[in-house]
Amino acid sequence: MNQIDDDQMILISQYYPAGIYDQLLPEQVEAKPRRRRKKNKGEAGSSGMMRKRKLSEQQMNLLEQSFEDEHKLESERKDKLASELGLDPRQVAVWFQNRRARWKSKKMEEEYSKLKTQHDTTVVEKCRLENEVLKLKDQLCNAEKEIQRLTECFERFSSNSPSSSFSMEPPFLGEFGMEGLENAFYVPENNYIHGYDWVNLYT
DNA sequence: TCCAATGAGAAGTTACATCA
DNA sequence: ATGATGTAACTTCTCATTGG
Repeated sequence: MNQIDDDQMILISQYYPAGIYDQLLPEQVEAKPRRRRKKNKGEAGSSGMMRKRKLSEQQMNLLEQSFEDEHKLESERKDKLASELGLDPRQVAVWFQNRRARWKSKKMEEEYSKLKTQHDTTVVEKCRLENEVLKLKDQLCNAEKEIQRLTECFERFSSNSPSSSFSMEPPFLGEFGMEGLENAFYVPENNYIHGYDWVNLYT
């Protein structure tokens, strides 16, 4: 695989004067500019320079079927396929390499689109939750204002009252002649009552 | 155990065929 | 004619295996 064939030698010799290439160290060889492949036009049939040709539908079907069975191609299977298809084993190997590359790229695309859908759904849900948090904060703010208002109201009232034993505990209701209304102040857990509804509890 | 040779595969590139 | 697209064939690199 890593041998340098005649065509490559010709190309290399175009970049390096005679004898120089032989003296180069491996790392120097690696640093050479990327070689351009020779054009094929008009050279069909010459060894190693077969003109590119499309595979027949039958060849394609058999290759596809074989790829479905197994993406990897062992040496024996490659030779068998090649003789069945009337192709060079090298062509079969190349076809499998390219097919694997196409398969992988398609898989990646599918995976990307799946992740993108998941991401989009998550972003929408995040927005919804952020909105809900804003609404709840707003409700909390109103509730606090209402509590503040009622507290002030109550303090004004108590400062005018002659009794000094006033307390915020439910029993104080007795002092307003509201015995038995304790349950009216019961607020179920996790059940918010809007500010003005508090007012209704007193009326 | 080391090392060079070899083969296979992945990734990236090039060139050709085909089609709009 | 020409630009876009698909794909066969290629290059380069890496890794595993094998034999001396």
